[in-house]
Amino acid sequence: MENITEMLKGVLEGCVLEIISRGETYGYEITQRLRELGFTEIVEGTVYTITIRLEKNNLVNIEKKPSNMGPPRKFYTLNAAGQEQLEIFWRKWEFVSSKINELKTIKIKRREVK
Amino acid sequence: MENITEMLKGVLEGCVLEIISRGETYGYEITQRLRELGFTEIVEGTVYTITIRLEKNNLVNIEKKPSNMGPPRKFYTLNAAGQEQLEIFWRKWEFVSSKINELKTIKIKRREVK
DNA sequence: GATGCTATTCTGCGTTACTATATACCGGTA
DNA sequence: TACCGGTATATAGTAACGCAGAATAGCATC
Repeated sequence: MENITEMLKGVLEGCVLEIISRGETYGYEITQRLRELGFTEIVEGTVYTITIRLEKNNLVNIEKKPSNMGPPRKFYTLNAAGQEQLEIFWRKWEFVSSKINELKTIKIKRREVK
Repeated sequence: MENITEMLKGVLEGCVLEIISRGETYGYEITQRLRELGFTEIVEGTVYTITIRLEKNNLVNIEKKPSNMGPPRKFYTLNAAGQEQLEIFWRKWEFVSSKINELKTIKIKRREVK
């Protein structure tokens, strides 16, 4: 899918929160999950800027663990604030996406009338 | 709805394209349509930056008409490029929103299993 | 020791929506 | 006349976000 960058603004962070909420995970793995989801163009750098932001905003707990696959991993889990932020995200998504779909539906209706 | 600014990035322009596609309209009226849709916080300035961008990218035709309600209005209609851009927007929206909803659905499934 | 995968970090960039303000036309009204 | 509110456009500056690109590092395998 061509250049969906702008449309991901404001939702990618929510996706990362959601993925972390499933159980502790780290940046590289989150990137892979997002690619599996279909956002195949996502690169590590993008995810790391998000996780660093989550750290800054105190939405996650962090634990560093060694790995036998490479350098140590930084595992993230959601704290209470992160959980709340995730719920807010889904509420916003419900609101915005329903409005956009309404606009789209009305469009179809109008076209049927034509 | 509290602070949906970031989530509107990349979709607001598409909404404006869609509204224009219904028939010629002008900035102030577009703002009102968006407010009616539910995006009540949208102000004129936001819409004007979008319409000016549409002009710059040659996606619209422009016609200035006098009004007896105030200063002259700049009426916009979509040209072929604008129509195409609108279709691209809806394709992107379908893609992104379906992926996000998939993530959400899986979430619910997992919770049911618990 | 070279290559490749895993894994994190950082800097700078471009795009976008928003804020705030200015300008202007018109009608009503005090 | 002067003022105000609604209609209407414009624009400079700001903040936030996702992304590109590069550097660094650990481990396995050849």
